[in-house]
Amino acid sequence: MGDEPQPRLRADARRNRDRIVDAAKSWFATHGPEAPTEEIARSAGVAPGTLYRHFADREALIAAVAVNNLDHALAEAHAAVAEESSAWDALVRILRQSTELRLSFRLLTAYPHVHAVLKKEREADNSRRKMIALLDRVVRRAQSEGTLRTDVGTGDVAMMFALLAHPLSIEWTTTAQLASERCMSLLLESLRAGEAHDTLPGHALWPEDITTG
Amino acid sequence: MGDEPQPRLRADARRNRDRIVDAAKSWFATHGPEAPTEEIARSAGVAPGTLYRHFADREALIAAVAVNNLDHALAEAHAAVAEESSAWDALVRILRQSTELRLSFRLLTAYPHVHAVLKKEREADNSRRKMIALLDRVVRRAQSEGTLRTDVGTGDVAMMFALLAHPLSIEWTTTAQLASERCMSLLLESLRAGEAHDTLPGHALWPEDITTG
Amino acid sequence: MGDEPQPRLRADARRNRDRIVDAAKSWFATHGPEAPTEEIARSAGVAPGTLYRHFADREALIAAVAVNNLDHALAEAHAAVAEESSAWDALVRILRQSTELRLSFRLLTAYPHVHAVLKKEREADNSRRKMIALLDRVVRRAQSEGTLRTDVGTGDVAMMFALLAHPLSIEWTTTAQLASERCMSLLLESLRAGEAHDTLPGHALWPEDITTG
Amino acid sequence: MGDEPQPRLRADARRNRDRIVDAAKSWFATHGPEAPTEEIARSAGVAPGTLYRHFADREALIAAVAVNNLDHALAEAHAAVAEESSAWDALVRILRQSTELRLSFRLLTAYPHVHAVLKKEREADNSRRKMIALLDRVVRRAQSEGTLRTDVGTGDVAMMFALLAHPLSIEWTTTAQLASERCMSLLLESLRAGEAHDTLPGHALWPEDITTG
DNA sequence: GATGAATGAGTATTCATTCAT
DNA sequence: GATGAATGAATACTCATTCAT
Repeated sequence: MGDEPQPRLRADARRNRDRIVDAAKSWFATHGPEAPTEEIARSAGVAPGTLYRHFADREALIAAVAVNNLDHALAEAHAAVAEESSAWDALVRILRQSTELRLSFRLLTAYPHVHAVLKKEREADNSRRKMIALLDRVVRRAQSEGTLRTDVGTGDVAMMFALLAHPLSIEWTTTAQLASERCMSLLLESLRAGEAHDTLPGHALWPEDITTG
Repeated sequence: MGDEPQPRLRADARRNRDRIVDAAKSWFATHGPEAPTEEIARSAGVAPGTLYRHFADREALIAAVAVNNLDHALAEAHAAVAEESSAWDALVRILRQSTELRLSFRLLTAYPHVHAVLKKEREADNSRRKMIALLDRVVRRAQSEGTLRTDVGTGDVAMMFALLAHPLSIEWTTTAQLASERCMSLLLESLRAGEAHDTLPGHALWPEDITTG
Repeated sequence: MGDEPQPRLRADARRNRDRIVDAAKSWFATHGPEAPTEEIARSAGVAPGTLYRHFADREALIAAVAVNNLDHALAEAHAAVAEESSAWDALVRILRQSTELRLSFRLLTAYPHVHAVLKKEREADNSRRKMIALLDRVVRRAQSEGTLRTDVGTGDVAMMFALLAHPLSIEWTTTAQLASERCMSLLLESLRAGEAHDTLPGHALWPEDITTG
Repeated sequence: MGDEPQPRLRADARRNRDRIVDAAKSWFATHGPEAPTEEIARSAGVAPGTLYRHFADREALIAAVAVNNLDHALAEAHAAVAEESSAWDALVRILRQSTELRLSFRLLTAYPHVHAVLKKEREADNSRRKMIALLDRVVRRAQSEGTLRTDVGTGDVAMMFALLAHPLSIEWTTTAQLASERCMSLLLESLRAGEAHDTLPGHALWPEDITTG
């Protein structure tokens, strides 16, 4: 969905390109946007030159990963809209599930420069606009439904979403997982029209839950 | 307040150390934890050698900055508790005002390693424990007051706090500022015991508010 | 005229080979002998692999260009001899007009290695010998005519020629053009038979003095 | 003479800088301006980082070498003027002896870009202007003396000089040496005032004709 | 203690050349 | 034969850290 470069690539080249993007995605996710290109190439099983045949420089690679993420997220979001019975449920699912989108946000955040890059590449900019447009539709529909408070806008929702796009400071344990879900629930609750508190998942977290030693 | 290295330093050395920590703090805040040591030294008005006389390596410097931040945050938090009339207000003030504390979180997040470092240095670990203990007291008191929902714990509060410790992805404009404040308000609201929505600051943000082009 | 590789080439292969040599010639002329092979291939409208099917490596390509130049220069020189009424006029025309020959010299100068390469390929060496022989005839004839000073030899003439084979350091403006022509005139004048010549150091240089093998 | 960077350097740093320039000079002379910086550093007996501490990039190094050459040439030229009894003899000596100056010309020729670089650095530009001014004085004085033909200008002399700034295409044997000297003699002879000169094309070239700014 | 020059390992990127399609 | 993707060695440049002055 908007992921291919203009001229068709030979099948093997296409496969390499995809493997590079995948490798980059996971290195960026775990080591940040400065992850060594050589490692990325090695993970993709190609020589460094091959990486550079496909992407002019690090920035181009980052943009490609961001676009790829955005496209996947967009697909997920479309599915959510199609399959969920209410706009609110779609919104919840979009926010809860889009791991890919979160990485996009992280990259954009870390490389403010990339923002500009994305806008220049028509394809990338398209994906971005589509994502925003879709979110906007869902938000407005949820407000019509009366499930989303009406004093927030799509921008507010996107912003809150961006908050969750960061890795949490504690290691990736079951507790961290739980913490993350509880945060998400609290955030969603604050967006909900009406009063009553939902039940939060798991149990309240106290100091002893977040301190290892 | 727990900031000094064991042996007393000559006055000028002490001053250098402080200037380095200050310089590092602002470079880390603006350029992230990979900011070049040479630039930090230059900003502090010292030669690189001097920086390394005081701090064995980048990690030591990060730890020092984190401790320093924590100490300042602790002081602010104490003031909040002393001066605000309710635990809730104290909590709000702590969460809203502690820029220093947010930076600490960011550093810890980016350098998970530092976590361990901090725990090893008795002094640093002390500050950390004190901060957690204070927050814990405020949280429990706010729950007794009936102002904080009782299905969340200190760990949840800290976690939400951590979310706000990241820079937002859009540039530092008035809108970004507003977005940030609205997020904070929503977060606080989700922690609040009881129903009614507060009025959010400013106006709802829509796509056109967060898109430049 | 001595330009074809031993076995006959298919017509399209032949055309490719020629286009590559032409492209290389102009890249070498404008960007020097280190011009990227990929660019040369692109200019020739072929893929890099095709370039390498015709020429084993950069050196082979340079040799081919040098030979090609030499052949063209030889043709020009023959025409000059045939059409000019005196040996002196022929010499002047040869020196003034042979842009191709100048490039040959430049390449040989930059890649002393190529010298050896040229001598090994019978065909290339033939062209070289023919060029020298022709020049030698013209020089001796001009001296018989009494138009060329007799204390210089073919080697001296070739050497002065080599001097003009380099691009001038100032940009390619009208002035540069003029400067270049004035130099040429001065050089020719110094070769002219006439009164009151200084004694030149050493002895006249003849072909055997500048040819190793 | 205009060779030192603004602030005084520590003695050892100064020595390193000089050794780097010397090493670069000889690598550039023998391998052209693309000679690997690492080799240059090794020849100078320093690590690559040291080279880059002194010179921001290859271009800066080239500029430094060019300036250094120019300064040496300037000194030689001053000596020639002071010690020779006629302007003509001074001119001959300047042209014959300035090996350093020839290298400068070669670098400028190969890196047209460097021209611009040189003009930006005040010090470099000064040296260049001084050299031209000195040559101009000698030329005009030689013409007053009646030893230099009056239909040539300083620009023409500089241009002819530039011709000799290139390495000759044959290896560095005794014959090559001789060839080179004979060329020089012929060139000088063509500049000599005397009878029966041909008319040169255009007009004499003076400094203002070959200087852009 | 402070200085700032030197070090050298680390990394991005280029490009001649090879090889699978 | 042609193609153009892949290779990987070569090389410039950076920056954390060490050390002579």
